[in-house]
Amino acid sequence: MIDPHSGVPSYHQVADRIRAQIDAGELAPGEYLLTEPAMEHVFGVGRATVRRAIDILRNEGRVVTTRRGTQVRERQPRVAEVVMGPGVRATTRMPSDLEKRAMSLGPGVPVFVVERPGQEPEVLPGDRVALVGHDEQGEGGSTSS
Amino acid sequence: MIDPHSGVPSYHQVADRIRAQIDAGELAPGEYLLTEPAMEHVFGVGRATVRRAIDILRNEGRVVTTRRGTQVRERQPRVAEVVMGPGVRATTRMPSDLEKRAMSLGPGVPVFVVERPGQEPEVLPGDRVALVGHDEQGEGGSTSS
DNA sequence: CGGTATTTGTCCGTATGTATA
DNA sequence: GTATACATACGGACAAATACC
Repeated sequence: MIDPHSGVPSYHQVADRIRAQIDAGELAPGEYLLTEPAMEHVFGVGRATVRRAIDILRNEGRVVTTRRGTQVRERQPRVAEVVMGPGVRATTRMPSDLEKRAMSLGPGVPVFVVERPGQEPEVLPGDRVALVGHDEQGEGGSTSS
Repeated sequence: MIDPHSGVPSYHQVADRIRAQIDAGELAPGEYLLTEPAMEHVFGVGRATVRRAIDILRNEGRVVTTRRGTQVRERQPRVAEVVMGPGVRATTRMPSDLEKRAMSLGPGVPVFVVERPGQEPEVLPGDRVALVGHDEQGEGGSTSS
């Protein structure tokens, strides 16, 4: 299954395998992956390798892990749209730890940074917000749920 | 220095310490952090803990690691602005592995997904692109360098 | 050009703690 | 109460890239 001497790191191969299963729909959103000990056995690798692989998928925002196990992340509905009025500028980056806690962001979830002229930059959760261009001379920046 | 019994995980404390140094400017962009063995000694923790801490900062996009060591990430200039015309919608997420390679994205760098009516979604590097609202009835979507 | 030292990368094993079922 | 499963943390070993002399 996993070849440690193929040039590609084992944890990478394991992550690729699981990612493929998710993309193929074999692992549906909400469904639990195998447990870590089970993966050790199935893939023939050590615990650290399994955990590293899961780490990758977590940092890609594709799975979430609780004490019960690791499950495929449910798609988050975008509950808010931010209108990009004239002069508004938006960038994206990963949140700091503080921001993560403040906005209850899962791992692997980036944030939007929206800058309006003469105002402090606003940091918004990247998994629940979408940015949209304004229609006409919109006032710019209203957050509609 | 690091208290393993404070409730906060050691790797977390180490990451916080380094992050604070970066934010305070004690570690300037481009500058190398201590080597991993040096950190082991300074913080009094094992290598796994040190590496885990650096992992966090990498996934936050704050440091980059090469075989020479780990250095504070240089600020990336935004070389492209995408105009958000009417009907244009943008979201953000972490890139897949393929996208990462295709766009030469470092770790901890998210992507923009820009959707225009009747077109395929466009994936843009989150560290070099900014989204801006259009002034008047802009054509929407021109990428100016 | 070659060799050595440094530094990170990969991988394994073990142990303990803690939340959940 | 017991068993399961993940979280944290330590340690060691070897490989591979890089820098320096």
